[in-house]
Amino acid sequence: MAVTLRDVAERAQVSVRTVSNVVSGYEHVSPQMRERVNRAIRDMDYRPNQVARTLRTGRTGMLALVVPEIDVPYFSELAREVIEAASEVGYRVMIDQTGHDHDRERELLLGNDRSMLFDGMLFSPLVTKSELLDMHGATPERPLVLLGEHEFDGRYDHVAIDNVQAARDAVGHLVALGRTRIAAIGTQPLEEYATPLQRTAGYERALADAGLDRDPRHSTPAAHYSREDGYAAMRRLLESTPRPDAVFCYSDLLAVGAVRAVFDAGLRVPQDVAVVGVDDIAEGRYSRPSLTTVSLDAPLIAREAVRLLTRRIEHPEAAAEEVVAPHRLIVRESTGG
Amino acid sequence: MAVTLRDVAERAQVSVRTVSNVVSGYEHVSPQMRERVNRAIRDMDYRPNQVARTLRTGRTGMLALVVPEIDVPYFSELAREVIEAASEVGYRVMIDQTGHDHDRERELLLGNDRSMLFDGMLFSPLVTKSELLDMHGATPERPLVLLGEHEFDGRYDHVAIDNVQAARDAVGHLVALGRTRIAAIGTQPLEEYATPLQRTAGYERALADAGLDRDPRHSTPAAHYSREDGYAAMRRLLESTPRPDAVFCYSDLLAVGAVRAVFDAGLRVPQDVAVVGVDDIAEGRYSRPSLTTVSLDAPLIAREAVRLLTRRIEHPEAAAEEVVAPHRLIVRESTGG
DNA sequence: CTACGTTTTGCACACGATGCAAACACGAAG
DNA sequence: CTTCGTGTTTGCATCGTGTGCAAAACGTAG
Repeated sequence: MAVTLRDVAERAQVSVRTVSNVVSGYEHVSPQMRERVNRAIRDMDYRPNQVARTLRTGRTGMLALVVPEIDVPYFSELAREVIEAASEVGYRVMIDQTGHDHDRERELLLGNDRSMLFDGMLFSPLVTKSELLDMHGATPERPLVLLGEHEFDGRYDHVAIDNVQAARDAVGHLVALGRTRIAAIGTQPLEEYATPLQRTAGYERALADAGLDRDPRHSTPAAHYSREDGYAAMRRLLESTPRPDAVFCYSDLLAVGAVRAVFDAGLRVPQDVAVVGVDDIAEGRYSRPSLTTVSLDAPLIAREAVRLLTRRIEHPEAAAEEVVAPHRLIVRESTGG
Repeated sequence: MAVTLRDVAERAQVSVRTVSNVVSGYEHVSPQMRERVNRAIRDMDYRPNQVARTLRTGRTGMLALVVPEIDVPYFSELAREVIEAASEVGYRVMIDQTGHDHDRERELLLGNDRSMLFDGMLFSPLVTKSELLDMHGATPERPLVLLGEHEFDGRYDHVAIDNVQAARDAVGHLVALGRTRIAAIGTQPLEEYATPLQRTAGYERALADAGLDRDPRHSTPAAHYSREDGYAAMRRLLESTPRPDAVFCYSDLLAVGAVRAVFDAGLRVPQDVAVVGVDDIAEGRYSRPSLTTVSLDAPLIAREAVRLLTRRIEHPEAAAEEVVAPHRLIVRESTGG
């Protein structure tokens, strides 16, 4: 059996209350008493039972991070930063995956509850239907911070990205290079997810700004933002005539797949097809060619997310806050940088 | 305040105990009573308090996964599989990072304790000093499963990799291609970690088997198994004479950096330098050239690790079990495949 | 010696659920 | 009609900590 407060008190010949006072740093404790208790604590290797403490105080010191898949580089890089940022303010992080499954997403959102083993949830949603959030989302009992979208009109704590502008920057760069047949990879075939909708809007806006026609066959769906989907999408694009001379991919992973498809078709990046992605994952810095991308500053997103969530936990009734994380275009070899 | 068992009991006009029986699926409950209680549960949206349950039962339903860095693809791919495997047997996973810091590693190992918010720990150690483990490691109070090494003589539950053989397979492949100046990237400069020592042993053994001389300048250290370190190490190797015509990298990430360095030096992979890695991360399947590697079967490692840990949690006194995960060489473009 | 402020203690209770064993109901067997 | 047994329901204690309150013990200054 583990050592308890009571055991320590017995050994140090003091009351349980005093031991508790020492452990929790109560100020009116004489130095010699503190020393005596601390010695007993060391001798017995006492460690407070986190579960009992949680039951009493209502705080677990744990945050939940929910992402589609942890092995997608953008999410694993984000997770790294979240764990570090949380650690700095005394929280640990449990991670769950939705696996692109709407039911699972709903289920996890439902499980965001102070009765669980975490104090609040960082949620990177696929489906951002407001009804779902309104039903099961943030209440004082369910601290929740949303990541990555940009359409919640101040009702939820939220670290957003200006997806429209990010897409415009990326496509604007391709335009500036003189490319005229600029395709997009990453629209969603059936469901209407916010991120791809916004990036599509930015893409179309940038084309319009440049006075370029939009060829509908150049807007290519990709279900999972994976290398596989990027590869398959690019193959389809390369079969279309006229062939695109540039591609805006909605994620770096799509771009990695697209680049590979271009070379497998006997063409070159950037000479025949320029490629730009979004996320600035480490992989894109060492790939050949290295990847031009829109960098999203994952460390900042993570820090802000943790800040918003801990604030929400401590002040359940505070007004919702929305942070828009900055982004910037990083030009590398895949567009001739 | 949240709805408790007591509230439900009051509403359903039964004892707290009966509600508990219904919730936990006790069999001797009459259908009408069950219905009555379930109705109250639905009406009040009751959800069991996981923390209180844990205090009473001693089970949190949470596992800890400790890795150096979660954004290293091998670990994020492993984490994905661990989370899935754990989920299948009713566990969730919290993740912590040691960040290559020995003190942090020791601290986390110390924190592996049933008083914490998890039931056991999956630990992927850098330092595998037996003394450390013997002091703070696995006891019935501290369920622990080690990942990735192969030198614990049956004292700990352990999912191992045959690192020596894996290295021999990789280097043997380079030998079979006719390469004669085969370098290695990934030895450890100062500390004596088990994994690199074993891979170095396999490397040297393979050279000896082939009757090739080992040039000490061709054994190149890399502190962190990162793309950066792989790049830097390869640059150093390319300056040596005679220049190596093949490189065995102790991780795919090192290999990615090494490949890039070869091309930046105006040479080609595999023509001038063949490159083989270890891990079989997704990145290597789409890189140019795609990466020959030793695949480690992360799903199997994860499943076995979770199986061992849950077994240890349920049977604290069981004999330690060691599983050796299989590996196989996958030949791709970086060695001419 | 008294008065007052500081430490320390004891006690009861709360947090929410569950293990244990006793109590209860009810039909069947004697 | 009692007894037994099976099946159902309940009361109580407990898991380990934290907290509020009141009182006791202690030390110091007046």
